[in-house]
Amino acid sequence: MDNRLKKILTNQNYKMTKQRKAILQILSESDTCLSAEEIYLQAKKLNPSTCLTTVYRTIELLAENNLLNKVNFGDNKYRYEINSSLHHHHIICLGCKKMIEITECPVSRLEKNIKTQTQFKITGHRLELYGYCPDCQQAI
Amino acid sequence: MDNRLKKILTNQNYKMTKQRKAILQILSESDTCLSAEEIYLQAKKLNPSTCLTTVYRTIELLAENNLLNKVNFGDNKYRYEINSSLHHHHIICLGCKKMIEITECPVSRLEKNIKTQTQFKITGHRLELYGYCPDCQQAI
DNA sequence: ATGTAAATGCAAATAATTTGCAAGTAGAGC
DNA sequence: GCTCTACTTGCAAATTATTTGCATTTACAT
Repeated sequence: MDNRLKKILTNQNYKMTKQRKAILQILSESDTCLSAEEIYLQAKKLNPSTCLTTVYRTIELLAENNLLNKVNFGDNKYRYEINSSLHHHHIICLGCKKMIEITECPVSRLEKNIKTQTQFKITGHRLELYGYCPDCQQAI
Repeated sequence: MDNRLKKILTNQNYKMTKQRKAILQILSESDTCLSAEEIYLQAKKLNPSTCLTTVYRTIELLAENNLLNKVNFGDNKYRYEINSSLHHHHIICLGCKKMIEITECPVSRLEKNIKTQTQFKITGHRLELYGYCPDCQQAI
């Protein structure tokens, strides 16, 4: 991942700074998606000079290069997750916001049908399941 | 739709005001999803006294009662659409933001598998296709 | 027609994200 | 290793969507 970004950075005359490294490490090691604020707080531990603005700018850089997804739960902010190169979806716990990857994808046949029906040029899709994880089911 | 809301309002001691009527009419007649600002501008034509605050409060009321969906395209604002009672998904044009309903849904078998694998209690899902509509394909 | 709880409009508050700018730094070339 | 320069950063201030407090208005049950 670090390498994927490094390659992209050098190709475009960008620099691998301490801040970018820290932010990237936080994102890579997280198994949930994180808000900008959360990334900021954790990255600051690795590199105290990291500021929130830089977090936002790094997020933008990663997103532009398709290395990061913006996820929205409807609570007026985004969360971000490293975009593994494999196509996948998520199941999201409405209690604790935990996300688990789903590798199975049932969409391709649908896409074919819809393409025929609508004449859209289809470029992608998003599929998320919602529910409660075993832990949060007990808490209810 | 008007009726669905009216029933809900009376059951809960809420009132059917001119503003709510106007906002509801705009939402019902729209075939895309609208931002709060767009709803506000259009509702003002039907009832000039309508203000943006009331739009937000009505949106909240509708959403709480499951009559409205909040949709997010990643551009830092929500768009809203009346929630038809039938389960469906959307294909969204990345050019003009037009949305078309899709009634076919390939998710149920996946849900069964994932439920077994993760022990989640699954409460719902969201599926959206992205692409370019015939008009926007030409414009590119 | 009246009383009252619910709804409204306005202005101000909040919260996430973005921007302008002066100062700092990575890394290519020597 | 040193220098140069374009790219980055941190800070503070701006912007944008959404929410809230409050005095006033209004729907509707009686």
